[in-house]
Amino acid sequence: MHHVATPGLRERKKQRTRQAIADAALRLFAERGYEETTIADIARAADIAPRTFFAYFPSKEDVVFAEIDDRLAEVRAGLARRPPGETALETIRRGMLDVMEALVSAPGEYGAVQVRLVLERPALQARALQRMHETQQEVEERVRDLCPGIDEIDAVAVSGMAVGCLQSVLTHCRRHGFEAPAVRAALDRALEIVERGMASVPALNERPG
Amino acid sequence: MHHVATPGLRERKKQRTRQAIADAALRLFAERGYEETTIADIARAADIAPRTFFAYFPSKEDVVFAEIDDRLAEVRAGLARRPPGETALETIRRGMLDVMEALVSAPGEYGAVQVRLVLERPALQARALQRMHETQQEVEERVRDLCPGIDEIDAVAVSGMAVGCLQSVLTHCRRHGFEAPAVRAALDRALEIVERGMASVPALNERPG
DNA sequence: GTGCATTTCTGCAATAGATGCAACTTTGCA
DNA sequence: TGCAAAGTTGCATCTATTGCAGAAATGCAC
Repeated sequence: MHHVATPGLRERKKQRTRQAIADAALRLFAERGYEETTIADIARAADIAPRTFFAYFPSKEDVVFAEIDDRLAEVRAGLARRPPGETALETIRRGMLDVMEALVSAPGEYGAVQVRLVLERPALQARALQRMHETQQEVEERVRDLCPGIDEIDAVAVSGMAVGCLQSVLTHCRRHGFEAPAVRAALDRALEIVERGMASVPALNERPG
Repeated sequence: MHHVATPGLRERKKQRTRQAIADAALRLFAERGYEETTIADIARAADIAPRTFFAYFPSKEDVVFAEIDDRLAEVRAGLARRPPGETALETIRRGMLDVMEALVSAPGEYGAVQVRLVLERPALQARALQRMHETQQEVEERVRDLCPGIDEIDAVAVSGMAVGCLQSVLTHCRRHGFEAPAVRAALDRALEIVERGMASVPALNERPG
């Protein structure tokens, strides 16, 4: 029960391979396009057997989200640590902003490629939406944790509202090529509207005892 | 330019075939499961050639949404007709309720099957989310139409909020086996929260001149 | 009714993603 | 050093999906 301190050589090698696959894949996607790149191509570029690809990613589509998934995992961990005395509403706002930061800042070498692919391929867009939906589920759980006894539907509505708003604003910004600062400004404005709605749910605004 | 009055024999036959394929597919999905049913099976049951399947549906996944897509098309048409003097906010509320009705009332012979499949297969869930996203885009356009000059981000945020809320509440209700009346009650409650947020956007609440 | 133009349907072949399986290698640890 | 667990690989297979070209059906004009 001590995996954090020493990830272990095996684990580190695995991470490196995962990274190598993702890098090779994204590079090829950028060069020749998504459908034009086969699993075999990626495997060759990453120096693994084609069969091994599926030991690291469940599907070709998932490799596009490798980096994003890592970042979201960090956000998730951070969301679990709530400063004492924070209201649920504040925790949600912080979560929204963290997710946004994870998605728009320091996009890594292939950030632009990922965004373009997701905007252009419906299948990839669907996978991205699915990830947002998972995020919504987690926000919903967090809201339940923070506000024991909150009305069932209120928790669902509030998290759906917040994540739905985040998702539509982000998509809009990307589709119109907003830079990071403009995205932040847009989300600030959007959050104001969302919070007006959340203000009407008393349970969200109570200071924890 | 007159397709409404007389759909034409050809067109009607096409609709019947489409229906036959969808029925056969859903029946098989219910009987043996989704992955266990191949395109060849569906074609055999619908008495068409396997190749013809793809003339009617772009993919196996889409056949699950055949009925839902038809209903959403109707809603879309209805949404275009706005009673004079209605505010944008009212139009949106009406749209939300219409979409919900389309999705929960009179689900047809295989409604339960469709819901179960979507809840259980991640790939199908992704496609469902994609449809919701399309709906959001349309709501966004409608908002722009109804409120010329509305702030760009406001329009995006409001539509994303509303559709995101609808989507999460619907999913929650289905996952917990709510009956239609309970779903309506839940969405009413959720809409109240959303509307509190929308109330803070002046452009939405102006009566059209 | 006949003939033509258009649309639809079908069969064939090929591609590529995904999965199960079993053998083979590498790694972690005693 | 040697064993057990974990990771890789090759192979076979299945199935969705697409392009293509010919066959068949349909709508319309004459």
